[in-house]
Amino acid sequence: VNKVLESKFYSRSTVDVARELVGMRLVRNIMTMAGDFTRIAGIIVETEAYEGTDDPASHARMGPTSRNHVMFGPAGRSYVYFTYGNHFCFNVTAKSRSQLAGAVLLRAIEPLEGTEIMKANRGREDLRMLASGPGRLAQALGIDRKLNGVDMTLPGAEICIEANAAPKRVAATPRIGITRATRRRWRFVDASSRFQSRYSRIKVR
DNA sequence: CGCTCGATATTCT
DNA sequence: GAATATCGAGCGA
Repeated sequence: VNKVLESKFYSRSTVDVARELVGMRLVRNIMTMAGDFTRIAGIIVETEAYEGTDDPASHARMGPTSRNHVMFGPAGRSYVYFTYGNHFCFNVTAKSRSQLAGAVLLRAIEPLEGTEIMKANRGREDLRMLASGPGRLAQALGIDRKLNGVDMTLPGAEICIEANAAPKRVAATPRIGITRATRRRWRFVDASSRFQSRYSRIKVR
């Protein structure tokens, strides 16, 4: 049985947590229409770190607001926001004691459990089209505003992350889709995975 | 494979 | 008004 990541794991530098989350297993516990619990899960292959007022690309750069306040709270909570008028993005808060705010955006997973549910949620069959991007990932796992602020360190939480072995090679690149602080290489990917978001394939030589 | 473009709600200036 | 931590379709090579 894999161990659910606890508060201690998330209570460290946002960038360190983002790097180490690559390879871990993201788990969504849902109730089926029949009334029993089942899992949707996959291996995290792509993340990005967003800090607080020191990070010009972060939602938290201007201080706490109604949207971003979870980023300023305890580590290990879900931070879900709506963007581009169409998509939800899913993050987990992560920060050391000295940081004011921080969260890790989960950008892609390799589907492993509950793939039929993911296919239904996405309206697609191809495994590589299920959760290879932050908006796709949220849709595949049935994540919306209702999951904002969930404590992901509690056993049986609606969403949590389980420990798993790290991949061989984690590449660091600039974050995707931002216009500020583009020189910081705070995006982390399993370079050998086939399930990265489509804007982000690393050229492997 | 890669590029461009339109959609669309919320937040920011 | 403008920008946005995006996606999918449509196009050309």
